[in-house]
Amino acid sequence: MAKTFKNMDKRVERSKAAVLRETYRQLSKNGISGVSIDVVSRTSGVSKTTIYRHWPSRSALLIDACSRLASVPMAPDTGSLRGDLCKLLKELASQLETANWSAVYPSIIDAAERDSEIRIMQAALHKAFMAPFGTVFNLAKNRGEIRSNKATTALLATSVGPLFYRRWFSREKIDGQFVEAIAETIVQTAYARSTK
Amino acid sequence: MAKTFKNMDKRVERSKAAVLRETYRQLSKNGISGVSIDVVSRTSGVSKTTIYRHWPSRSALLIDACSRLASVPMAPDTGSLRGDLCKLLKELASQLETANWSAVYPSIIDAAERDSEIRIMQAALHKAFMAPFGTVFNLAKNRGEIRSNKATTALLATSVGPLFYRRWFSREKIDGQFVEAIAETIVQTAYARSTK
Amino acid sequence: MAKTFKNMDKRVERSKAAVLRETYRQLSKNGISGVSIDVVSRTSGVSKTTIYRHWPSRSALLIDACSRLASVPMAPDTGSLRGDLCKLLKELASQLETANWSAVYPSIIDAAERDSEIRIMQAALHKAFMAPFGTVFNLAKNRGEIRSNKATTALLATSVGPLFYRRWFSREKIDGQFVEAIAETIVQTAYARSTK
Amino acid sequence: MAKTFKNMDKRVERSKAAVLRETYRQLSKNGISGVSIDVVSRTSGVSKTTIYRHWPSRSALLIDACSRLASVPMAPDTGSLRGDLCKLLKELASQLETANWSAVYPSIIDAAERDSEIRIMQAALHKAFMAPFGTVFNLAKNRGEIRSNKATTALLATSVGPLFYRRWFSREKIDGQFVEAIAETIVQTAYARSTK
DNA sequence: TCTTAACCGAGACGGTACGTCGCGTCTTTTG
DNA sequence: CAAAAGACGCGACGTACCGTCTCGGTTAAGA
Repeated sequence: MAKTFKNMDKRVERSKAAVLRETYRQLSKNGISGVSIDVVSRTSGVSKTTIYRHWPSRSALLIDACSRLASVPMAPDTGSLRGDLCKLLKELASQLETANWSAVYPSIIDAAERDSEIRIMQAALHKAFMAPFGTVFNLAKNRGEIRSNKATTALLATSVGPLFYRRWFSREKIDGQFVEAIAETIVQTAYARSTK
Repeated sequence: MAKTFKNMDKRVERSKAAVLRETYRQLSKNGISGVSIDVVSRTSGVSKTTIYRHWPSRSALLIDACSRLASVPMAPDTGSLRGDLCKLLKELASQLETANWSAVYPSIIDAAERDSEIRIMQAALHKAFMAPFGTVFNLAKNRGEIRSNKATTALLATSVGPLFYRRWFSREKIDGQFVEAIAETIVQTAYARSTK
Repeated sequence: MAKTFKNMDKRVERSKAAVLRETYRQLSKNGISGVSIDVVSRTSGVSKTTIYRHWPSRSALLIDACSRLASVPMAPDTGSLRGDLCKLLKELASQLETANWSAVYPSIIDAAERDSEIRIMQAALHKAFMAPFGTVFNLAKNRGEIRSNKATTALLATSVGPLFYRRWFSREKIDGQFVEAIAETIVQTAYARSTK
Repeated sequence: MAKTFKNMDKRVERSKAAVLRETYRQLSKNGISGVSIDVVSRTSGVSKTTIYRHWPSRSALLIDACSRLASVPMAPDTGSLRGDLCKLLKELASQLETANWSAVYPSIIDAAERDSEIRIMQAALHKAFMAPFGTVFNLAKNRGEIRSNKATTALLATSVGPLFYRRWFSREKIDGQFVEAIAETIVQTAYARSTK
């Protein structure tokens, strides 16, 4: 197998970094469709040729840049499901309001609708974002706050769905009271005897 | 004064219809960013000049075409909140799975993020989509199934949020059981004494 | 055969006048290629349909408007060929410097190069412009200042050619001295025994 | 620094040549206003983008193409002013009749009337065209055939003005006799004592 | 140390799309 | 029935971005 191994040229790294930085900047500001390879090239000082040398297509670069959007919060451990959920959901609400990925996410969702590679990336991104909720639900299950036959995926959908809905669909404010009501609902549901 | 009444050239209607039809077609297939005026012109047989005569900008045409996406279901009246919700949510779930607006909606959300006119259109579209839920909640309130101090907007977010989440964010199947669980949760929450 | 005859509607005259006025205005300012039917229509308040009813083509309108450019000076009669020529040429020089047709004339010449109708119009225009020179040369011939075998067309070419040359080709100033030198040359040539 | 020397892509020359060739062709046939970038692009096989990469504007391309119109004759040296002039003027007369620039020149004059860059180009073109006359007049001055106080610019105007006049203004034939008469006139004038 | 291969920037190139303008034809309604 | 209003198809304008390409120059590795 001869050479290979660790021949990552410093120049390569520098170019890639510059391109990703600039792509990320444009992405945050204008969404996926607002990223232009020509502009990235001009602004980053890395030539288009080089960009296409490192990423096979615009999509590939975008995927790479999007992956850096995730800033996953730590899973809290307040001792109760209600406490944990409140904390997590408030953190999420705050990010939905301020984080730059919040304005970009719909463009990813949209692209994912038609591009399978982006779909995979979005799935990964989503999984990372939702991981803390998984942790919190598992803790709660161990504490017996969630009936063992309840699916946590349903609880997750019921927890974050309403927040996403308000951020992107109804464009309503997400206040503390709303978050607490959601948390309360989840706690009730989690412990309730199954309807059926 | 002047103008008035019935001087609508037949050609205008024909052109507008042809353009909207073709725009809608492209929109359904490729999303907002996949609509090209040149292609619409070529395919519809209506010249670009004429298109821009009827719509001041690409956005305006898109908005017009998007507005035709809505196929709002009738509000059911089964006699109970649970029944109504189940019906509505199942209808929604089915549309999310099959209707062509389902693949396009994220692109509208995305465009709305940066274009205020599209934002307005999206708000109108959203309002129309959600109207049946409003009706159902009002009926339930009259029946006393919802405590009078409960905000129906919160109930709405909790109802449809989880479905939207599964369709566009987690990309999970939305089965009957899930929908029923949601409905059950809403019914419980609606009648529950406020947490505070 | 009924009505017809002399039913020149007042409106027709008003429309034609308004169109010609506006066309002339644009013509003077921007030359032939700077006249736009759409703009004439908008500015004159006469609809395009009406314009095309009265003139079969853009060219026709242009020709009509160009014909109004001519402001032919009276033929002087100072009693001598030199005096008459000086007067005429100075008048011409002054018009070349200031009259608005001076900036437009090349566009007519150019159009004439490719459009036979415009060529005819230009010929007429030219003939009108040059008429006073014909008169002056005839007077001189009667006075015996021009040998009878001399062609006045050659004298004309030698008289005005140099002025045109300076106005449009070399773009030099045309001063009194130059004009007088030309006049002197013509006088000499007119009376000289033929070279042959 | 950097860049330097000889990194001329072969494609550049090929594109430029093809574009200029086609532009020149259209120019000769239809005059300045008859040149369309889209058509040049289609016919030459060079994309519009590339054309605008090499010339900042339609005007610039036109100027470039026009500059290739000049086919300046050598200055003759027959030993006498009359001989030289006859030769030059006959050559000019022949070109006015047949050369393709003859049909295009008015459109340049016209454009120059309103576009300063084209004005500069026209001045250069004119200077090149007239250069042989300058040479001939200088020779004659050295031979004493032109009085030293005579301005050669006036002689030039009187020489070529009448020919231009006949070609573009009166559209008369320019025959040998006419040319000889002009030459004779110039010779006389050049040697004559100043009028003043 | 010196090649030599990989890397790089600059930018040419052909496409496709944008939104605007002018032309000359056509249709409809008003005075 | 002329006029006004303006829809319509056509084709040109100049710009932006895409992804591919050619061209020389630079840099880092290994022989």
